[in-house]
This record gives sequence, C-alpha cells and structure tokens, in this order.
Amino acid sequence: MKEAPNKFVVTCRQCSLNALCFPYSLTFDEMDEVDEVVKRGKPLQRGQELFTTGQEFTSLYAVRSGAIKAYNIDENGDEQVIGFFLPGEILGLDAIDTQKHVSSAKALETTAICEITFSQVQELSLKIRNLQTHMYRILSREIREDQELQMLLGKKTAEERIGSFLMNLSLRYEQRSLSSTRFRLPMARTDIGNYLGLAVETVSRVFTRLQNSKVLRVEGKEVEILDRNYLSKIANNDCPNIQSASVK
Amino acid sequence: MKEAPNKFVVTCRQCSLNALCFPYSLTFDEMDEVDEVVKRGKPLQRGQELFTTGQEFTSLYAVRSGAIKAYNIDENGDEQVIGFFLPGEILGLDAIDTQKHVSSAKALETTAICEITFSQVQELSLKIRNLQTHMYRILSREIREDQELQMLLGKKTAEERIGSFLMNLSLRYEQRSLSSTRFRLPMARTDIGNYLGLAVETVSRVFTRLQNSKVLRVEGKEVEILDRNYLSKIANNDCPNIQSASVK
DNA sequence: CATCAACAATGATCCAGGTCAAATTCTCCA
DNA sequence: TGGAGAATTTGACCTGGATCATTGTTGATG
Repeated sequence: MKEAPNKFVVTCRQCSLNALCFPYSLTFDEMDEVDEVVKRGKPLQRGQELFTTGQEFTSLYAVRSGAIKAYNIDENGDEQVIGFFLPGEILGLDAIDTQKHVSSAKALETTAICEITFSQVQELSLKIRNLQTHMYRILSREIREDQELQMLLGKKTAEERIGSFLMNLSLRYEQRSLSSTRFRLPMARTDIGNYLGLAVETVSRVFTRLQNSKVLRVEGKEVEILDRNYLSKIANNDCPNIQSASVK
Repeated sequence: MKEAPNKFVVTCRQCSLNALCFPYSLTFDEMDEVDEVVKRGKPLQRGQELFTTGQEFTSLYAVRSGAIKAYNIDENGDEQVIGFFLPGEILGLDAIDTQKHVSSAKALETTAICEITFSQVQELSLKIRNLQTHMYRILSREIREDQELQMLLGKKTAEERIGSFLMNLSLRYEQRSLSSTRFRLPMARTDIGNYLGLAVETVSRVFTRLQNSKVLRVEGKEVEILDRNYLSKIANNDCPNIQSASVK
C-alpha cells in the first residue's frame, strides 16, 4: 500500500488530492491563500475521534490519507453509521447550520487530516469567487449523494445495497487513481451493515453469495471485483429484461 | 423603489416567510437587493411540474404557498419520493453541483413559487456576507435533515417512521404559525409510503392502528394529533435536537 | 508464542412488513 | 348529478432479512 510522505508537510499545491478537495479549480495563487490557513496536525490513530456529537463546530476537515467513519449514537446507545470518508473528502458540513457537531467522526485506520476553520472558509470565499462556487458545489454534492443513499435505503434489496456500496467505493478509488477492482475495505462488516440498514449476518451472507456466483473474491477486508458488469447492474437497479449478462 | 403592495405580488420584506427563506437574517436593504432578482410567476396547478430530471439547472425555487413533491424516476420507471417542500423551503439545491436537475418537482396542490437565478445568488452572496452565511446554513441544514432521514430509513420500524414523519410535519407547520396538531396532509398515502420506504398498505394500517389507540384522528387527508407525547416518543429514536427545532 | 477479544461466517428460526386481491370511498368532470 | 377511475382501506398470505446461537478466524498484546 502506498503511503503518503507524512513526515513532510505537503502544501495544497503539491497535494495529489487538490483536484478533489477544497482547492479544486483554484489558481495556484488562490491555492496558496487557502494553504495559509490549513492546519495539518499529526495523524489520528485507528479508533481515535476527530470530533463528537455536541462538540462546538469550528472547522471543516479534509481527509489526506486513511479513512474516517461518521456516525451518530441514539439514546438507546446504538450507533448509526452516516458515511465513510476517503482521501480528498470533506467532513463537518452537516454542522455549519447548528454550529454544533451533529455527528461523530472516528478514524478507521491511521488517518491524516487537514483542518480549516470555517470562519476562514467564509472569509476566503467572499474574496475568492472560485472557492465560493466550489463550496456550493461540495455542499450540493453531499446533498445529492445523501439522496442517492435514501433511494438505496428506501427501495433496494440486500444484494442491491451491497452492490451499490461496492460500486460506489470502486468509483471513488478509481477517482483517486487506485485500483477500481481490487481494494481493501477500511471498515468492519458491522459498519457496512449499519450504514446500509442491514444486519451484519446479512452482509456476510451476501458477500458469500456474490463470491459463490463469481462476482467477487473476498478475503477478509480485501475485495476483488470479478464481474463489475453484474455489480453495476444490480447497483443501478437495472431492468432485468434489458441486458442479460451474468447468471444470478 | 418597490411598487405598492398588491394582492398577488409580495415583496420579500413583506413576506411572512422571510424568516425561513432566503432573506433570513438580512437587513431590509439587503432584502430589497435580493427581492430585485426574485421572479414570481403564476402559481403551479396541482400536478404541474416545476422542473424535471435532466433539465438544465439555472435557478433555486422557494415555495411561497402550497406544497411540492420532489422525486426521482429510476430506470424501472418507478418513482422514489425524495422530499416534500412547504412554504419557505428551498428546492433545487441538489443540482448546483451537476448543473443539471437530478430530481423532478411537482405541485401537490396549487402552489406559488419564487424563483431566483443561481448565478445571481452567487453574485449577491459575494457582496452580502449574510446571504453567503445563510446559503451555507441552508445547504448544511439540508444535509443534516437528509442524514436524519437516512437514520429513519436504516433503522426504524413502520410505526416509528410514520411517527417521525408526522412529528416532522407538525413542527414545520408550527414554525409557520399554523396548527401543530391539526393539519391537512398535502400528499397521497402512496407518496408517504414511497418517501418512508413502506408499502401504501402499511401506511394505511399504521394510520388505522394509531387511530385505534387514540394517538391520531385521521379523516382522509385531515390529521389531528391527539397524543403528541406518544408520537414524539416513537419518533425520537434519534438524537434530540430540541433547541435547533425552533430555528429549523 | 500463547491468549484473549473483536470480527466474521453459517445454520436455524421467526416475524414485520411486503404482496396480492377485493371492497369501499373519494374526486373530478361531462 | 352520475359515473369512471383513482385513492384508500382491509384481509389473507408469504418472504426477505432480522435475530439468536454457535463456531471459526484474525490480529493485537504481554
């Protein structure tokens, strides 16, 4: 696995993720302005929390390397996983309105984070038109993605949910120039089930079933997608009578 | 200079919804600046579409009166309801990123709309700090609310879903200075079921059950909440955001 | 290297809510 | 004002996935 040189502080300008992150579509000069106010602390260890529900909201966070799980605890004490964040993705957007965090975030593995104070985002985005535009787009994208998840949770079967989930990860890894067909799941089965509204046991069973039908190869957290076609088909809730590719 | 008040055209300054809508927390002068670029067309009739999936995105829309259903059609041709919009609420936010509408919106009853071109929102929000702040908050709130819905869809039982749905409507009507205990559901049972990930029949049955246990009185689309306590109890399987409820 | 705790897989059983069918009640327009 | 189609309700039945129980696996730690 390729490791970012986190010994050295990387500027936005140098960061390979800048096309996904805050500085997207900024000029180098504008990027440097943003860079100025980005804090890069030492990496979080697996299990360490970035923020928790109720905590005062001050900053947005971008994942530089590693992976983050966002979740909520209800008053019965059980967890609801809200999402997973990969390098280049931005957390904390749900707290802008309330000025308090409404979810918690914890590292699934060793994770490097860039922090940027929201008030500075506000200042800068008044000056840098591209940044404002990009902020609007980031927020809008989050809304769109949440709506897609609603669709999944409202309508799809267990197999379709897992299919969508894996396709989604596959596409996100692809964007990051990583393999779209072989990757390591940073989260536990429990988290996947929780996120998709399924019992852990169901996640396990679906993995086994997809493996038996040669769609996947699963080995612990390592996943290889063998039949991306089929996966994409069940993910998109495609009509079964349109194309006939794989056998169920 | 604004024209004289008129039965049909209302300025933002005069609009009773301005505390919920775009002009929230703007000064009167700023409000007038926004007002300048708001278009108020003739009302939509029941069933009429405001925009549809795939259409080019140019504007955000605020509901002035009536109610709007946002939905998606998947490739099997069936509908997925994404949300319902009441007076003072803003639609189209999910399309900012893609610049194409990713959902459709249709009037559930006769509905008056205010339209504001997004490029003008961008311009104005560079000039009017309060507007930028408010835009960020609106977008953030939408994200938070979508996450609450995810929680509902992922974890809750049929009764909890209906309970949450009714409590949510109740609070929204209350904010609009309407009765929080007696109101008319603007949408069909099918839409409710679709939105909540339930079959219509289940919605019907839960309504009947809640009626039998004296929690509700339902008469067609008219609903009266008799035991708000119980409703709130089954609804709040999630985090209690009581202080933010008043701001919405 | 052994041990323990968390994680994962699998089998058996059960039930909330889906599906299908049919009756009843609205709604709207000629 | 009647009548057709849509929306809603109710009943009967069935199933996907939850739950419970058990066992196997992995990986962190002293």
